[in-house]
Amino acid sequence: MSPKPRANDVKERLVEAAIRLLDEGGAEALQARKLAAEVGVSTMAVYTHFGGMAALVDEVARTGFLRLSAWLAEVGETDDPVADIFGLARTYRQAVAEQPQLFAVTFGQTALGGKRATLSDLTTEEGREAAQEGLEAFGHIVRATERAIEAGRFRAADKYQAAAQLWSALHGFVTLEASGHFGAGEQGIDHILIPLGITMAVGLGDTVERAEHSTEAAKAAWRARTGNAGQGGND
Amino acid sequence: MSPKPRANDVKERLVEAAIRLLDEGGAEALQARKLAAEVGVSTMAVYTHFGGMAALVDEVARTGFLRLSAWLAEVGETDDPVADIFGLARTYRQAVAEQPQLFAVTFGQTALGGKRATLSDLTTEEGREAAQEGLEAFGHIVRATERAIEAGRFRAADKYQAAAQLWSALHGFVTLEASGHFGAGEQGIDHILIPLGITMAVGLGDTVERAEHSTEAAKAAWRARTGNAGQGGND
DNA sequence: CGCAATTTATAACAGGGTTATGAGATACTG
DNA sequence: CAGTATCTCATAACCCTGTTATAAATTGCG
Repeated sequence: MSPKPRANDVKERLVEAAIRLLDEGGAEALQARKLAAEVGVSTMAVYTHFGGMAALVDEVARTGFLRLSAWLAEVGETDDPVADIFGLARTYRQAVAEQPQLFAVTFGQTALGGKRATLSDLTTEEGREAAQEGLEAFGHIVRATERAIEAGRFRAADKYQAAAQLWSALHGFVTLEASGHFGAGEQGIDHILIPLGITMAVGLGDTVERAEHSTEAAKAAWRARTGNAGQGGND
Repeated sequence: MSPKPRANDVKERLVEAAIRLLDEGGAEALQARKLAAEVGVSTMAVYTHFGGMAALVDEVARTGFLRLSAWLAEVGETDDPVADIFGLARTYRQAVAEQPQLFAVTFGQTALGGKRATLSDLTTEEGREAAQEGLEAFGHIVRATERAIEAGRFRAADKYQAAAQLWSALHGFVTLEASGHFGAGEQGIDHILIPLGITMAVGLGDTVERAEHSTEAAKAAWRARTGNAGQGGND
């Protein structure tokens, strides 16, 4: 009933190789033949394990979401929920900055046209334990937002709506920055992302002073987590 | 020296047909052979006029930006700059909602990986008359932001930085909504976009009362410009 | 050990972008 | 007005990439 011949992990290696090809050569390097050669199998492996390139790319996109969620999970919680939100933002941005090709697929699949897990249930009614892949990342933002409301930093409001606002602002910044707007390097963080974070926090009920303080706390925590400068070191 | 044989507008018709195919059949319908058949020419036309499909797709992406700019230009200015910003937001969102496939290309080309006109000069220093395609749309937001600052609605600050924040929030919302998060139809506007607009305005210095008032003004102006309901009617 | 099920390599197929090639059409030149 | 350069375009082929038969190889189980 369950012969399961090879104990080889060809399926996983295909996804890993796909992400590698993606990072190195961009979307056009993600080809069945190159992929097979990279793993050392024939192109048939793509079809026995996934059914086609489309499904494999879907799996790559899903992997991107999972990695993002995993990174966000590492941020952890402090007694300053607003600083935690800023920490999530920096992490979200860092993930995309480090693997732009991967997240181009991850967001490109779901963005504009593709239909994925709708978040409508979450934003319109209560939680719904619909923790589908992509929503896990959103869940981290929701929980931090909830704590900010409980701490009196944000005006009492629907946590899902507030979190969706924060997610929109963050996702928009990250997307536009990755497009090359906002300039290269880290300047977008200081010039746009941090002011945007303060704007959002204040708009949601925080005071300017406390929001700015949380900004500094987040920056310090970031430096502690990563090496020293504001640079890399996530993986 | 300049024979210019055919006065035909094959080049323009190719772009128009490409957008039509895109809207009707999605990205995978955008093929050289289908395109040629649609226009009534051979595939060679793609190469004599563009050099290849890639350049044609670039032109399609550029056309999307131009249309977006044209729509934003129609919003006009009132004595309530914050309401004007909300009007720009509704228009930006409406454009993407009506032609998701087109703007998937427009943003997809520039988003995450592609390198286009960098906006860094605008946000880091002064204006720079670098009004490249994609930046025209941003220019509308900058001008409205400038008026909001002059009117005392927004705290005095760098208008480019403030506008970039607004653009991030707006672009993020539109992108995520188009992905299917935030639910279908118009509910995302009331549940997320309008609260997000108030959050941003308040965070930038406006009062809650005035921001909410501008929200209503923008909604009324929107109903006046479009038919009656919150639905279609842009093109 | 046989038998069923699965994986895999080989090779061919199909459909897309792209590229010679030459004919047709236009505007400048003499 | 004839000639010519130049551009446009249709045909047909080419190449690359995803995909699909087909059969061999491998594994688990009775």
